[in-house]
Amino acid sequence: MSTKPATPAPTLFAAAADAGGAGPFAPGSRVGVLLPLPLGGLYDYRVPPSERAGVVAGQVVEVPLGKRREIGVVWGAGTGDVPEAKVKDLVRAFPAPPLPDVTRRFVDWVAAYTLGAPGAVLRMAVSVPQALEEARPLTVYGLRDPADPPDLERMGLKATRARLAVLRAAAELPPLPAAELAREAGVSDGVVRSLAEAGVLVPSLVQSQLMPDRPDPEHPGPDLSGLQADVAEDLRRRVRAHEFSVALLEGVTGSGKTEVYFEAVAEALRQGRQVLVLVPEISLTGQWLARFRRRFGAAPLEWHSELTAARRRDTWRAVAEGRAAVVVGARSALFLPYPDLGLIVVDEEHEQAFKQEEGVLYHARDMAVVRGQLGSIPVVLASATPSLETVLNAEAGRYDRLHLPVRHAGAEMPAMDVVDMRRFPPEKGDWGRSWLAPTVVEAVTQTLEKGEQVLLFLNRRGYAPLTLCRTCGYRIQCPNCTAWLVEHRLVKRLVCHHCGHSAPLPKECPSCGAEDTLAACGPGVERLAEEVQGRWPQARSVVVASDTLGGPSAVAAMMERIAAHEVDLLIGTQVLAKGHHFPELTLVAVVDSDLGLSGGDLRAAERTWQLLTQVAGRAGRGEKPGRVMLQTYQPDHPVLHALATGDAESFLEAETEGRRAASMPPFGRLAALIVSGEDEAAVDSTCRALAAAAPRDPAVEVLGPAPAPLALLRGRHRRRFLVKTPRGMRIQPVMRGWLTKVRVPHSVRVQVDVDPYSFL
DNA sequence: AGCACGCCGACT
DNA sequence: GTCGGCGTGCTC
Repeated sequence: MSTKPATPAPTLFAAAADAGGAGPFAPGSRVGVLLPLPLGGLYDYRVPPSERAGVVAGQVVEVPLGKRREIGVVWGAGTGDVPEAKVKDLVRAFPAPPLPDVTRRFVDWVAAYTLGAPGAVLRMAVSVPQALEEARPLTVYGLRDPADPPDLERMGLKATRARLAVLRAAAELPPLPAAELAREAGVSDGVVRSLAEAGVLVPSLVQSQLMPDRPDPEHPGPDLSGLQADVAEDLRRRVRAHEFSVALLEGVTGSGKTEVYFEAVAEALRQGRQVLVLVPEISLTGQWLARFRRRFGAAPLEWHSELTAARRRDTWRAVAEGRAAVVVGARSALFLPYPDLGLIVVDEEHEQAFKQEEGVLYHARDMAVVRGQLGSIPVVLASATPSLETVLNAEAGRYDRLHLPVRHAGAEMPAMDVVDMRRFPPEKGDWGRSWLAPTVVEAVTQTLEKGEQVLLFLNRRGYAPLTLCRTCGYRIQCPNCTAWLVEHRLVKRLVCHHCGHSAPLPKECPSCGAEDTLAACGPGVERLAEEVQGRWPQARSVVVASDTLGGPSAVAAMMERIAAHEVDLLIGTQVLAKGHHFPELTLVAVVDSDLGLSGGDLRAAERTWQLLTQVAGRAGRGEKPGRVMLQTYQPDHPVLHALATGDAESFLEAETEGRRAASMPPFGRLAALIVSGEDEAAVDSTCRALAAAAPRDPAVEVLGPAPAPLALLRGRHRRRFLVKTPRGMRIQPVMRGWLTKVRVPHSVRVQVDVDPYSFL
């Protein structure tokens, strides 16, 4: 998309503003409340006499809805077109800060752009109802007089070491909850409680709130090179300007992008404003957090789906009350109610993980730019391999391009070899089929002999992606999806990577019943591990894939083991591709460079290029030079050519031309219509109705209906239309107009995906 | 998103 | 004769 926020369709916000400003709305008056439900409009409620001071726009309120009570947000004055008899009193206003104006405008904007229900977007902003209540008071323990520590013996207590440690801690620290005081003193909290019971420690009640350590912009950070310092100064100026701007911060792996944008963060902190750093996957931020702590002497607040309920509540509240200075988070962190956001950084802006593919379909990078414009703040997009969309926005002058060309600390870019698998086919060994070309085997052996680390990269989990019967040719398929089941030999099961369906590995063919005729086809990381153990039994090897590790902490622990060289040979999927720094890793072999190039995906080539560039960047980041070997059956493919020659420019130019010629984004606009349901006949008849009502405008191209690439997903049959409009045309009214013409039965869901990324 | 209303099959 | 399945529609 062009992320210049064109004015979206009229929004609820505009309607509410027309209806009479932001309040306060006195008792007796009607307000329009947006509920975090897919309802489609504002509901009117009366302000009850109990809200003596009235309510203001943005106020979070509790309202009756049918038999239930719901939370909602006052969006503005009531619309007035509901009969008085229907209008109920709202129950109460929550004692939480009202949602900032800019957050409400943002919710409306995103809803209008994505064609999602405003309520569904609002739900992302008020996702933590518990945060709305007054925080319950917390009992903390301290000394009566810190300057005069009590004498335990005189109070009839034995002066044990543990008790003295608690007294010492209590004398030095402000009053703390029992568990925390115990932790500080290095004792169990029973000691603290017994001292409290004896009256040595006195309890007091305080308002519990997360008081995050404030990151310190003046904390001594790493020295920046001349060029890095120049770019950092440019970013600082943007922060000081208090204006909307977008900077593309571009630099190869190891060029110090993070340290440079940290200076922009520091500047926002000096101004006392809040900062949001969006990252594609929070589980990969271990090393990032360590670097942040090194630069600022404190940790940022994290926001992602795996937070505990208590942590979520405290974080939401800390953001809403302006106590959170820096938030690092996944997509949904964009919708937190920052009262004074001064900078947004989108790290690894090219990552596809920023596109939300469920519920409200939005691209967090694009919406970050919109949020920046609505809030008049600078946005920094950082990447070594920026997306084509972003590069073109920069070339068109909408974004400013800042380059960090040099790898710092003298490390060199790795040498790239393309290995033509047609000319150098793998040789069979005792352990079965081989997936590595002889030249690669040799390079791995040499690297291991030098005592350096090797990464075999294969972006495919499990043992084998396909199991087929040698007798009848049957391919074992998922019952719920149009996809093969993937063998996972470690757990002895067949697993669907789309819906999670899993079944024990059968002994006989499910189709013809023949025994012992099932054959595993193709390699996954587990199968590659077999070959590694056969060829290099002495090497310490490990498989690193999202399903072989546990949660984020297990990922971090593994990354540390690797960095400490407790492992010689890594076999990994893309969890290993990103952001980690392994100084001893000097050889990266990409087992199947062609994976990801097939399939008619608009961005397949670009994505493969980005991923392989990213993986290649793992090699030789320390003192020692690195080497990258790319196994491929298509050595002449533009992606491989670009990687081998290092000529990214001409590859991206060719990609750009391809898109321009086909009027594909960003030269045209795309929206997908996904029609899905369990009843295939109902899905198909809805598609026929949609096809009959398709827009007739000659400028609008409508493709479909076609079976979606995963024609069956989680038991739902799926069809897809693709709509293409010229660049200057707004695609939302086209889609909206189309949908209103067709009645969709209850069993069928029609979803609009504006700017689709995944073509699955 | 809930929750009720309502209209057809198998159970006490 | 009731219990209960989930299709349809409403909630200020």
